Amino acid sequence: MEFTPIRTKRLYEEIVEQIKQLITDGKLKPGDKLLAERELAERFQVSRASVREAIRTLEMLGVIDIRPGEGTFIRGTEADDIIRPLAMFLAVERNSLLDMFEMRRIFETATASLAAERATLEELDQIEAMLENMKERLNVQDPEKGEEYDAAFHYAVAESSHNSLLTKLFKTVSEEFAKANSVARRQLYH
Amino acid sequence: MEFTPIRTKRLYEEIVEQIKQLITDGKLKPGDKLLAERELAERFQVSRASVREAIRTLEMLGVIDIRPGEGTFIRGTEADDIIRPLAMFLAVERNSLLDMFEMRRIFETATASLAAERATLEELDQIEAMLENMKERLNVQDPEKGEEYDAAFHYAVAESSHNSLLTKLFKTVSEEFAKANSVARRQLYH
DNA sequence: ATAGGTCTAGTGGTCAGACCACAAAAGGAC
DNA sequence: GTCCTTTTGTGGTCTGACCACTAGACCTAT
Repeated sequence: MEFTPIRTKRLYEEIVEQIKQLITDGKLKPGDKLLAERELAERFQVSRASVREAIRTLEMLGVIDIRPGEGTFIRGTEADDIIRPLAMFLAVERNSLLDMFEMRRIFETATASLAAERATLEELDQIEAMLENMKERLNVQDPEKGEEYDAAFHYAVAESSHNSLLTKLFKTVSEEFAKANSVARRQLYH
Repeated sequence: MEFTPIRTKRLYEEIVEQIKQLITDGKLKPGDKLLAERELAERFQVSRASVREAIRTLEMLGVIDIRPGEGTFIRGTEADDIIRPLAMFLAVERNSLLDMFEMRRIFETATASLAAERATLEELDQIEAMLENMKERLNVQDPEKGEEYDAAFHYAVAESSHNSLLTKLFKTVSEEFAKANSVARRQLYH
């Protein structure tokens, strides 16, 4: 026999669901102001605490922007840090450096390949300039700076892929890898 | 002159930070039970509401597992849905179908390439069997079922890449793409 | 007229204390 | 021992309150 585990939905989940729906339905557009917490509580017929937990969730998802004293607003896709949840995940679960390294290489290859097809002339010029820059600095012995330039170069390539989702993921994974890597290196010295 | 905008940290952020630290430091291991909400509130010298908002955040990140009546527990990397935040993000922001499509293809290629190197004999057998299965069903006219088998096949390949992080990301993107795609198709009919 | 101050309403952030439903452990009856 | 009841601990929710901050209206002295 097959039984499905029962999981009673918590109130805040229901609220998150409804608000998400309003956004996907286009009834709430980026920049719009969400109703005040007290107002929402009344509409949903729940306590303010529940509304706040829902809002916390939406904030984590990068869906809304909370400005104390003003209100909460629907956020557009623009914000670079919208994939923060993934970043946090990676920050906590840095068990497998190798996995992350692989991921980064995959993204690197993918973005480069797309960029090769789509980069504008300006972008190409810029990338070329950065490459020159790197070569010059290469002579100087400064591994820290070197990594910085390297990252900047790869980001520029990623941007040229003209796929914002891909770019964001790449950046996130790259940054977290860099962090995890430097931590690992430091532990190695001890 | 350069001024940096001031953003006072909210209490719950501080709490999230500290708990995350405990986990990365290994002082809290998967399966461990977190202190009760009331207990945490007392230790942190904050109200239970703040603790709860922090816990909501950690839950979103898939870092903890909440079992009402029992307690909250540190979750291991195992859980497949740990990247739920990303999934939710994709669910809300399904503007660019093309971007998602590209992402999926990239993952497909990447996982396949890794799988080619690392798949065990058993896995290869299994993949082959699934391929046979697909061919047979191909004659029957059932697009819905077809997609299912297709997805299963790709997942099997992804698993064989032996990179859990990559596999999870692939699955997440795939599923969300499928959803967004079917929605788009339905809208097309109207 | 205008720059600067003051006041007021609205909003998120936080708190304290309470009750409920559920799960696990402890205790008791047989 | 086994089974049932009770107790205890836990997350889920509610209420009502206060604070800090923002924006806008209003006011005032130059």
